[in-house]
Amino acid sequence: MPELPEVETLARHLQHLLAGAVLTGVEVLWPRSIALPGVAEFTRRVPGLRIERVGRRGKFLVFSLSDGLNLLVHLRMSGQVRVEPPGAALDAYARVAFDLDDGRRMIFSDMRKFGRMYLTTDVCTVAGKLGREPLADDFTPSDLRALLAGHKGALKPLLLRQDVLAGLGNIYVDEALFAARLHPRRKADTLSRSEVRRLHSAIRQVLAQAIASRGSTLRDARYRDAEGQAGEFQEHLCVYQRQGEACVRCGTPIERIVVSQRGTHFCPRCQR
DNA sequence: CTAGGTGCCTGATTGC
DNA sequence: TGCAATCAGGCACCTA
Repeated sequence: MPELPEVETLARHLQHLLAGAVLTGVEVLWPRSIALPGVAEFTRRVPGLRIERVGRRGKFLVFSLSDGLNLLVHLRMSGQVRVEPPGAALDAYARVAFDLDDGRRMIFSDMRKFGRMYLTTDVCTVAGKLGREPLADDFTPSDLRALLAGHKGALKPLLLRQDVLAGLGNIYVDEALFAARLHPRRKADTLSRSEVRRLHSAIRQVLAQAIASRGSTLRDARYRDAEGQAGEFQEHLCVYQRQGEACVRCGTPIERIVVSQRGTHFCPRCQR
């Protein structure tokens, strides 16, 4: 499933491929993929818009367009954005197809139909409630400490909340908690200063390494970059979907439990 | 405020 | 072998 590293990889790729391109038309094949505005208005407004820049906020892909407009795309479970050469056929899961001024097309493809796009002048109407960017230069251990304070619930569900920290999903929360040697059910407001520091650097390290490997492509999730390439970070996952395998640190079998309705993978010996 | 449940979807997996 | 039920997952939205 695309999380921060996958969206970041895709945004960089799309920025390289699309900056300066003009959207000349759009075909909506699955209307519910368009969350904002209505499909008719969306289709009417897109032609003529120029892509100035492609970036990321949390798990949202953000296209900055001419006329002060922004196209935000959330891939949810199975969404992909690909740039295809002129004349390429649409795949079975294509939901929205944008024509570009040089004949290429940008295809939003989404098997599960959970992904959504939003066309708006104000990014905040869609992304306004998102929390801190975990990789921001000014995100410090004491910021993380403040986010954890006052939360009596478990660590994992808190780290999954996009209004607290933007961009973590099930894969990277499990990996970060393993790297920090913290149990997913540990109460969030009981961490010592050194445990908070450990968690802070674990989150940032795991995300940075995943970006360096161009994200994770798992068997069931089919994340691909803009040219259909898979990522490689799945080779470096320590716990996610590795239940029964030996912990890379101590050899104890990795366990899978359910924490607030999420499959959760951890080492029962390393993570107290 | 937080916790829990449901709906959105479809391919893969499991059960019979 | 075939078919039906179950599961996975992020997030919006609802109720307690």
